[in-house]
Amino acid sequence: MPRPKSGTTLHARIPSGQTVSLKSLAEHLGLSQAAVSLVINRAPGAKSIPHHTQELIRKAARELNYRPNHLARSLRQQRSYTIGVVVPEISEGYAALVMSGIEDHLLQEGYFYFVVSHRHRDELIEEYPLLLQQRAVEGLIAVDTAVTGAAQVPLVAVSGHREVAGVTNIVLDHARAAALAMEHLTKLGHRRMAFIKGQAFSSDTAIRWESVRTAAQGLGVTIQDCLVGQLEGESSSPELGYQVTRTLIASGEPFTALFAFNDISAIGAIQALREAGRQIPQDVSVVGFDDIQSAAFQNPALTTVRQPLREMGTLAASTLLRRIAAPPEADYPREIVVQPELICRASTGAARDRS
Amino acid sequence: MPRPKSGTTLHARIPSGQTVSLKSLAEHLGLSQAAVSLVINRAPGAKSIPHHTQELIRKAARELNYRPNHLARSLRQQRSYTIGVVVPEISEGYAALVMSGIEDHLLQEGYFYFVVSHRHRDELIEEYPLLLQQRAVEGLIAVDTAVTGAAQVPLVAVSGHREVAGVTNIVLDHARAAALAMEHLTKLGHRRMAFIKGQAFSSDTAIRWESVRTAAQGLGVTIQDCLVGQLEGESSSPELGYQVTRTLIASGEPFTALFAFNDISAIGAIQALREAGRQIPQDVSVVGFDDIQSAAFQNPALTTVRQPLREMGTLAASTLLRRIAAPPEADYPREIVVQPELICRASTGAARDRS
DNA sequence: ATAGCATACTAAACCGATTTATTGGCTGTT
DNA sequence: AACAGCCAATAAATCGGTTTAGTATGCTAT
Repeated sequence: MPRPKSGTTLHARIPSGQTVSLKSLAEHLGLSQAAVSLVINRAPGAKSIPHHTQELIRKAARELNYRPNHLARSLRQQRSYTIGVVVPEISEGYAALVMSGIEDHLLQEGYFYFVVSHRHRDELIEEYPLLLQQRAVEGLIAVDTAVTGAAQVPLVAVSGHREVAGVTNIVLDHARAAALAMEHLTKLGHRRMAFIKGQAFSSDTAIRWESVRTAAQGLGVTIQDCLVGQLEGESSSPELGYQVTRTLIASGEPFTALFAFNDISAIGAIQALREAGRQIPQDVSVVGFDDIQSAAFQNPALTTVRQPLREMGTLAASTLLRRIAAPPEADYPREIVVQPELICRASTGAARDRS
Repeated sequence: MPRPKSGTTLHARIPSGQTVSLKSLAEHLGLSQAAVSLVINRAPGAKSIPHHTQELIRKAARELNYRPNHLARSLRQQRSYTIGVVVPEISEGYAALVMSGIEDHLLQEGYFYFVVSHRHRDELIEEYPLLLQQRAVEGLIAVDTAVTGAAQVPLVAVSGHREVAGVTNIVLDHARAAALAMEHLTKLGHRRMAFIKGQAFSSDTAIRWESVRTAAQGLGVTIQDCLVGQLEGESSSPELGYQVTRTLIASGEPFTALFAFNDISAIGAIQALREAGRQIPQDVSVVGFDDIQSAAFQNPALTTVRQPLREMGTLAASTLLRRIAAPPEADYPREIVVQPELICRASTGAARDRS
């Protein structure tokens, strides 16, 4: 790391612990704050200031290591270059991947962001967007969260699924996602399938299940009620899928394939199936959802419907910034649909003759 | 969600899109900003204001839905109630777990935080702390990042391992962690062990490897150079561990146990071993590190050295807030050590007779 | 009558920038 | 000489709060 060049007369005077303000910098230069500000921001008003003086100002700013106070600037400009991100939890998998996409785009564009996680508590889902707006965020991104009230700022929801005024929804093409998985399984000869639905609080749960039912109907597959389980509980551990699958097995109803709500629950399901003496994929084929990083490294590697989570994050960020730049009354997209992809790995195989 | 009670005369006047400022609220009440501010903040100076007036002020604030601008308040008070968190990447596993611990404590205490990820790029590691300080953070937490310059604000490093003035390090007891794993393996009869070291940029790499060597020496185990691999590459996918393990196998040197740098690489290693026809744990025992959520749901379930990552996050946050509250010249802890725990699962077993 | 004191507030400075309107000096033109 | 026009900057308002010092009023005690 380069240390500041010493030997200048300026350097000796710097009380290193002090922060230099515009005022002190201007005083040091014998100029007004206005002049210094104009030059440093390369504002149009700096046109009238001669090159020579500009250089002097910039040199001093560099040497005194002047850094404008962002709070003051934000207050005056009514521009904070900050956005708020609301997630259910900072977990492995889903939210982390979306966030990393969001971050990628935002920091590139000079924005910073606050993260808050509500852990599915309604009062927090209501309160955090308000707190964030108090902190002058210019926009909000809600991940897998059903936002309640309209915000004063642009809002982009990733997998929000609510038609709310002022909200842009970024959603997966769930019909296609369900079709991809179901066609894959039926082509392999599966007819008796079990399903794991998502938790009631997850905003994808309803639409995805609807899509699965539609796809099943289209393929002439009938869904048995006793082969439909639902994840329950706040945590995002495979444990939930494990428990649900045990009850599915306990129902006694035979099945040769299982379509889980997500990879995490699929991993738990495989564990349960294995404990019950079923081999994957010889006895039961398992399909996950999301394609989280460890899906590929399960044993057997998990066949799954890939959701482009990172891309959904960057898409959310870029859409939000575009909306922020646009005039408030401008039109904006209500929905942006992204496409899933079936990733065939080793957890699915041809259905065996019914035993 | 309760809508604001209508029917009040006030309500009708509210232009719902407008934000109410202290000024407009004061005008509305026919009082000075000072009075309103004092009452709303329950400041000591409000003592002289009669109860009756206080109620009036609070009522109006509620009805007009007044929310103080946090920027303005921060600027004046020189208190932002904001901290900055620097992580290598928002990945699954490590950083996400630490962050969730940090968030837990911070939000409870009324602090918000910015997250930035530097992806191991040196210029970003240098620049982000400065940018965060420009944004008036009151403190910094660096996760698995070797901070370069001292900051103007308190700084807590999780797994930082650098003695830097002004920095509190939160570190695992690596000596004990290594001993736990090595004793476990030697008790199972393993002598010929392979190792996967961390990437050069990870701040845990050096100390952990040193600890392993010390532990090995203490147990009379000799480490073969050709059985020591090192993760390479930025990504945090199991792929890295997979590649390293293939070269370890290719060396031809026999081994009955493998101690990986983390769970992610252990998962990749298992994949590689399996492809080479080695069964886990019959042929090779594998020990991971961290105990990420999916470790328990590997097949076989992964034996691993648990790092209390979430707790390290909350500990970092609480330590930081304590340092922020203390006078700047106060003493502060240089290092806080947390204890690992060996989680025995199914990926380790007794060593077979040497083939 | 008036000093002393509590009550109920308010005026104004302040935080650290940005930004608009203005100024004083100088040159060149009619 | 008067005026315009440019140059090189500056004064002052502003963002939206917090906070200190102060003031006007009424009441009590001497």
